[in-house]
Amino acid sequence: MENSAGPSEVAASPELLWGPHEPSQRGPRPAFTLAQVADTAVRLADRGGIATVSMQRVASELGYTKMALYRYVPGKSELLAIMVETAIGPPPDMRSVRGGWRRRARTWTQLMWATWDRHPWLPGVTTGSRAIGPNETGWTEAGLSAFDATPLSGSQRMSAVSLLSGHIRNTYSAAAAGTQPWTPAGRLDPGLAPFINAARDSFPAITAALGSPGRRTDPREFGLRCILDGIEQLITPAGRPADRARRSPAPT
Amino acid sequence: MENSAGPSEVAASPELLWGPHEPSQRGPRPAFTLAQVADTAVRLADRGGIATVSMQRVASELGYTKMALYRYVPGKSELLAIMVETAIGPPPDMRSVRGGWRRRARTWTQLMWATWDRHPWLPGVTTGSRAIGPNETGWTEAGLSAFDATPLSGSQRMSAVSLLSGHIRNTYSAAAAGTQPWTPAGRLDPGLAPFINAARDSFPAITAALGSPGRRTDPREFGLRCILDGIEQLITPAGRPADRARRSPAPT
DNA sequence: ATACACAGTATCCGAGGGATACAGTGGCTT
DNA sequence: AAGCCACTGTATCCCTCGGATACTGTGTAT
Repeated sequence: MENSAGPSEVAASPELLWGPHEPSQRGPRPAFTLAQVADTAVRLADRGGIATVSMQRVASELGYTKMALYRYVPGKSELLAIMVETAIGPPPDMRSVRGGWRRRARTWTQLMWATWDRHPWLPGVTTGSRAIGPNETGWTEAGLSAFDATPLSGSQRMSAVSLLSGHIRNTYSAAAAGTQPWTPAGRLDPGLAPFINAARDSFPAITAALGSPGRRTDPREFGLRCILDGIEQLITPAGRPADRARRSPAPT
Repeated sequence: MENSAGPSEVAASPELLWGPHEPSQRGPRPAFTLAQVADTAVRLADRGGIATVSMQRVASELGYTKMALYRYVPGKSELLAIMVETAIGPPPDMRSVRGGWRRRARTWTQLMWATWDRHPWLPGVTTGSRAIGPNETGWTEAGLSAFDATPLSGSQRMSAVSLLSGHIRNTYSAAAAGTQPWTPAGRLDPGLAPFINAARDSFPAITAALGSPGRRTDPREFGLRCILDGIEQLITPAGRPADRARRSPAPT
């Protein structure tokens, strides 16, 4: 009803995202701008899902014909790439975030959640090989900088940022649905419930987990907490302060 | 070049996945089976990417017309749903995996990685609201069962499984590309490199991380390790054995 | 023998992305 | 001032896609 990626992948060339677009001199003035195209497309996607974004629709929303768009954008892939850049927006300034690496990483994650929640079509479109723009790169930069004062190696920092941003992708509202047979609220998916219940004997662990009492755990927070705890193990090998030297047989 | 989800979402009805398909009695014999349709479609997707899977293509691969497929499958959404079920395959029997929760969870994750690696189109297709079949549910069941002997609550177990399977989705080869401006091998994306280098001053942390020496960290293993370590904090509050009581001010 | 449920097919439709050829526009050169 | 021509938006065409509908053939139950 609301998801899906366009039929062609977002394998756009990066020029459009990164290059300085000098306005051409000769010839008639363009009727609109690349930014307007992007904004329009993003608005459409936010409202009706990514599937409602077609060249036709975007163009007529702007009041022009489909083919006029191709003067601004080489193709659909590039349009999607620019939509992503636009939706993501400029990265936050992490220098204004006080506190240690943990607080900074957490803040960064929450800022990113807030952005992505506004554009539920993002995860479906940011899979697979594609061109990444300066905004998105800026977010990565900001994420990496959270680990600045940390003993982690460059490679580890990159992995940590990938891990966190992956968690964000996986737990924004719409994408989370459809990945597990239960809803984010921890109940069986309504459509699946009759079938799973009918085969209840084959799924004892699911049945038990759903029926178990206890406080609801927010999957987002649970995941973030686990990840941060895990990273902390690498920074201060055990517990809070370094009260243990180094686990001798590192668990696999 | 190889990614994308079909234009329509996978919002199929679960009947086809779960129901027992009794063969019809009257009438001519079907020329092939639902399983053959699924296999053919999966083969196509494995080879040329999900974009090459069309009713036309699948049908002609089987040697029949496009419309014949609609006798087996209500529509494209359902075809995709069945493809997922088929590609995922039956879940592993976790009873044969010895060891504690950690070893079991790790084994489950690795088995899932092996499966998903064979079908790089899976992540792009399993986003958003959709019907989940018995195989996929079985994998979830298997994952949950890894935490059987654990003090985790049902809600926590579900979150843990979501976290792990999310990590798998995010780190299978093809999906990982396109999510960060670097490759899984830890080098700048070739297409992006000139642009990022040109703006090197704006990305000090990225530049530093990429240029830093030190052993390569496998992002998959890094993430898995962090997640398992994080979960371990919940099971045995600090370090390996319970040599600490409970962190008093739990870090946020 | 006949009815009828079910198989595969032929044909048609609208929407999508995109190529190509064209006409209007307006600054730059002469 | 005249004209070139780069660049604008448009009109038209093509192919592929998912799907609806109406049809013909098939084989089992009555």
